Amino acid sequence: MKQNNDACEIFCINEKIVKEVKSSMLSDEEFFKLSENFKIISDSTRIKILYALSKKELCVCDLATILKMKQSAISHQLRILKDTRLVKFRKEGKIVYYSLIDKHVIKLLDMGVEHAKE
Amino acid sequence: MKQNNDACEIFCINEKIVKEVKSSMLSDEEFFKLSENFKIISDSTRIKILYALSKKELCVCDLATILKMKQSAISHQLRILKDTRLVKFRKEGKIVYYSLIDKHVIKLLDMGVEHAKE
DNA sequence: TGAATATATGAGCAGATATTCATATATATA
DNA sequence: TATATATATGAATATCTGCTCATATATTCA
Repeated sequence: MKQNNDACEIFCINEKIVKEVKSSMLSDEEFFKLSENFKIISDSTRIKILYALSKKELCVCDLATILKMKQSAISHQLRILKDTRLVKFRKEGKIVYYSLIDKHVIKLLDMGVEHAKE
Repeated sequence: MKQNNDACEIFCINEKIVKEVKSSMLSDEEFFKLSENFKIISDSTRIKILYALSKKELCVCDLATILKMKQSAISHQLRILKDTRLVKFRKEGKIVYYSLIDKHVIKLLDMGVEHAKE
């Protein structure tokens, strides 16, 4: 089958349907952003952190204890969650307490849990 | 900070809260499955395929045309979507038509889109 | 000021993943 | 049967990602 580097040049295409579906697609940028958002909750460590924080504000070492993981691993993931504005923090002395900003994400997680049950 | 390989041994832990949150966590296996599910929709190619198929049943080369990607790339991703039971297919001669099994996943995608708009 | 604690972060590594290329398989048709 | 088409798939590669280790930073307290 001949194809160039940019697109496919195959001959079985149903042009009408392709055109129709193409016009209803979102932009590449929108799809990319969407995938980036889901990427955040596609790692079980991050899901655990978000889930734990949905119950209570927690410091880094509490999270490390709950997840049975090293402090630095937790810190690295918290940075990602902070950068994507899913969590916020407040400092109390040398202890840093993290909490959820975005409860929307918990809805998504819950939907995933429901889905898994089916 | 001293830590062993299995867990953290730091001293700032709020035992009561840790115990409380710990008991409300899901199992590691559940978190893992959850992350696996979100992993499927954390790739923009797969999201595009699912989105396109939510509009209409499509063959592989139509998908390749719509996404402007090579046929083999689409086939590889379709296999993943097939293995995770998100899509099904029917053959009509040498053409293979794919369609959605799981409309639930589209709800998740839509929630993501809504979220992005906020 | 010095020591201890709590967290953050850079470098490096190991494992995962998406795409491409080449090719195999399956079907239709001349 | 031979050829062309449609799809599937294995291997190779490049990129990404999460964790660990070591260390830096910040804060508290003696």
